[in-house]
Amino acid sequence: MIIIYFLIFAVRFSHQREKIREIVYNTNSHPTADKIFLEAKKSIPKISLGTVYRNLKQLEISGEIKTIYDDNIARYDWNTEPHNHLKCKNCGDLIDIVLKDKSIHPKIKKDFKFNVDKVEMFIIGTCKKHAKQT
Amino acid sequence: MIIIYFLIFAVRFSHQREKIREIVYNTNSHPTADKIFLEAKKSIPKISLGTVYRNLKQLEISGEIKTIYDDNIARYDWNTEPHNHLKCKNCGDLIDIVLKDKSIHPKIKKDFKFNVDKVEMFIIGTCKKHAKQT
DNA sequence: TTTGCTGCAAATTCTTTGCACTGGG
DNA sequence: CCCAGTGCAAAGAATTTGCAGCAAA
Repeated sequence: MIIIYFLIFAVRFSHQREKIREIVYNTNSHPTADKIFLEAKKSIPKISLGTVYRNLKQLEISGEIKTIYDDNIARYDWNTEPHNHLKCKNCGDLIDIVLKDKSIHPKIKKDFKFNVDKVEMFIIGTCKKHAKQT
Repeated sequence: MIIIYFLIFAVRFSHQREKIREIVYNTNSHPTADKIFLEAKKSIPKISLGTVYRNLKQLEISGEIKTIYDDNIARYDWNTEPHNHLKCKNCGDLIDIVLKDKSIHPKIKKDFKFNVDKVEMFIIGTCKKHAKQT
């Protein structure tokens, strides 16, 4: 079974994929595909955007990274653990937070007969750098 | 002042906009621009997609509707009150829910020095129609 | 008459894909 | 040698925009 698995889904080493993984794993700002592309270009000048997208998709399928959607654009996150994001409406920064409170799950199951897998949360407001000084 | 306001932001009546507002206000399924376009076409055959997008944007700015982003596509919601959505991963349906619990706000303010305006939540799981029967 | 709104099509933006070639195993 | 992965460019999908004509007020 394992042999068949590798025969069908053989994944080869590639410098491009390594670089892309490295970029995502060394960035906390949840970069977009374009940001990753521009960064990768610095060391692999001929890399193409198509390659970036293909590898990001593959890394997501293999569970190494996670895609999050900020309004209409995909951003990539090395943190695949369940967590949520604070979004500052002034600077656009996404800040990771972990909310351990799962008290909502049974409530929703009870009220809506809905089985909760995960909660994706964007908490919008102003971060400490951009809070209005009154 | 009020006169100047109207001079600058004069908004005229338009059959197209009325129809679009009517469609959004009579649908609970959070339709996409394309769905609204197809629906509007039934009574205004010459309406264009550009008009639909322009009017949806205008209705959002005037606070009459709200845009929600479901992964990569915009959906439009007549319900502009703070509320959240359950998304069934099987059928893709979005179900409105209102969570009154604001206990998270002071916690985030304290822990992250982040002022919370609103919490946008997608709760992903399976709705009662699509729950696996074990 | 004035100018906001429309239809249409072209343009943009983000993402995916077809294809011939390259390179890892 | 085989075929996964690549660069490139073209195609797609969703959304925006320029423009000339239409139509509210």
